[in-house]
Amino acid sequence: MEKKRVCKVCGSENIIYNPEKAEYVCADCGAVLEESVVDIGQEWRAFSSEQLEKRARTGSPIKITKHDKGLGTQIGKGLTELYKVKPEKRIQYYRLAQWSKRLMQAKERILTYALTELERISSNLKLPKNIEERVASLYSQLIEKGSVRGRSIEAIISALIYIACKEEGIPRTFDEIASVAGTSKREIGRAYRFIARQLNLRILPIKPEDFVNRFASLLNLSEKVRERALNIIAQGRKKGIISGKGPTGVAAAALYIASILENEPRTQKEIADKCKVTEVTIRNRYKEIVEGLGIEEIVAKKEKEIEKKA
DNA sequence: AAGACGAAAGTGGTTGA
DNA sequence: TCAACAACTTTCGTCTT
Repeated sequence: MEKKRVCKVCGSENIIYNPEKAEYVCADCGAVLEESVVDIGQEWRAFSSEQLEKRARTGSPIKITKHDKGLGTQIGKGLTELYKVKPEKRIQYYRLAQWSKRLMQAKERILTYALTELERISSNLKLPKNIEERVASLYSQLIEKGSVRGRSIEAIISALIYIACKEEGIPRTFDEIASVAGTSKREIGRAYRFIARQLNLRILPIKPEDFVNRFASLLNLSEKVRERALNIIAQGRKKGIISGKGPTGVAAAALYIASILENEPRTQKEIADKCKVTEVTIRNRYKEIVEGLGIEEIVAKKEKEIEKKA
């Protein structure tokens, strides 16, 4: 008998086994549940910017392009420093020290705010903790570079969440993030492109497969339907009918078809609502896939069977 | 009345000259 | 930088059960 597993992050009982990586994954939020799995992320959590600074044992790599080689220093921390300077230069030095202090305080405030914002969005979206850590780490990298000035913190954090989720293979859409982040999809998109350039991240397109787990769980569809949908997408890719299409639309349509084939039908509307795509898009993808794979008759037959039962 | 279908017009983003 | 373009959405009327 299989042990009942509950997600530690969101409490969902919807746990799937991923044989490829030999780990259990929550279908709702994507959290990895096995302790035996080696975690290559940081083992600490930053609750404040102070902790973030203290606990981070490494900074970002030193680059010549940085104004201060990445090793920021505050000028004149204590009074003792002041007396090392020639008397006639003291006033000037004092002013410099004040400026330096203010700059540090500003950085500090921003970091604290950014981290609470991150915490808020993350818990709203039920994201696993490793995502939060990754975002915090990326954000501090950006701060070091001094490249977040004059940009909305919400947008930057949102974009980092988008990036981290994508890296983990549990992507969220701009829309999903925007709905809880207090910024527009547009802003997040702009921040995303900017950050990708800053951090030299390669931008890979999202795979429809990555959405299948979450959508299937949202729709209360069984394991069978999930696998069937993945299969449909794989076949569709071979035929070259899904490239260039929106990944959420493809995932939604694949689940629609799979739900019919596995006798667990869902209406287009139901799927459209949960997957945040329109019925029209589902229909378009549905048509393309069914025709592309040459399974029109099989699907039509199944649909009739289902109607009879009803 | 509910669900599926698809035409037409509009939106936001990418691409290529 | 701008226009063409594909994907997707919104809206709405039609058909079927």
